[in-house]
Amino acid sequence: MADSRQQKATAELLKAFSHPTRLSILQELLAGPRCVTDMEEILPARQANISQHLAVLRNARLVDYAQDGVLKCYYLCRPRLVKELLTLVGRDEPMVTRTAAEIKADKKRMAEISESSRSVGAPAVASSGVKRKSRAR
Amino acid sequence: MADSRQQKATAELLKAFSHPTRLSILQELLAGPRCVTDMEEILPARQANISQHLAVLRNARLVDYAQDGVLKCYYLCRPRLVKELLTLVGRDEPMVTRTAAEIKADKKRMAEISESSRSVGAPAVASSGVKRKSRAR
DNA sequence: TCATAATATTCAAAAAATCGAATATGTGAA
DNA sequence: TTCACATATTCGATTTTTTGAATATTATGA
Repeated sequence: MADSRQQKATAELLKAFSHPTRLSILQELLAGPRCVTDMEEILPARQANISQHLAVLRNARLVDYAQDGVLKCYYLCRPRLVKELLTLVGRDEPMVTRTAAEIKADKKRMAEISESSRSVGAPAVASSGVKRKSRAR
Repeated sequence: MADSRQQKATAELLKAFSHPTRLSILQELLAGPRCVTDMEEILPARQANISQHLAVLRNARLVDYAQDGVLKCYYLCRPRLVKELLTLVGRDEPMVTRTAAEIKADKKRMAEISESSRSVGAPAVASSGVKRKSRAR
């Protein structure tokens, strides 16, 4: 299924993360609640702009706030998500390189597996090496 | 130091993820190498567009390809990153709500901690409740 | 060499994101 | 009330992203 609705929703969530200023805000909130003034002291952005980014984060349901007098104390709605996401993209995985030969062997292996376990799991491989119009090499 | 260079790089990486079509491509590649024709069969997008999105993913160093005859077999450069990121955003965390009272208590607690452990860790909290210009309530 | 299939690139238009400036809203203090 | 501060919203300009159409490129088999 891998719903396209789901992909759209996920893309929107990730888009909320995809801006340096918003990342900084999230990082900051990871340390605890902050009001907008706190953020203005730290971020190289004007008040209006920070407010705009906070609106984006609110729409994505990544942050919410509690009113405290004149201040609005922002906090993370889903701290774990934010923490783990930032951790994940922070550490970088060594990159993999694969040769054509490796891939061919891999595909063959996959094909054999899906052949032996007909219509059981591994649907993602079903279209591979099967429906090739012309040559599949 | 929470470098702003770092934030920019991270934002760019996440931006590569932030499109439904690209998410679908990554999801597909998670199951194994695929050539562009494979993807055309699955995705609701034209060849040129898929190629364009693949270019974005290549620039982000999320995918690379190995030439196999006429075909280009795309694969994930950093499969773990992709897998974990997609898993993470897939499962959704129950959302947290905090009251102003809670936050106030929290801030006070944080302030006390940073006070007792002067200049030891917890730098993220240093600016909180300290440098408020006027009223901090 | 030529034809063809697979894929990439270029270009222009449309849509979306970003930002600063100005202005509005809301809250507590006087 | 009125004022001042904290924050949000609106608007218009600029930049970036996205897309289809057309075209280019490359590898292979004939």
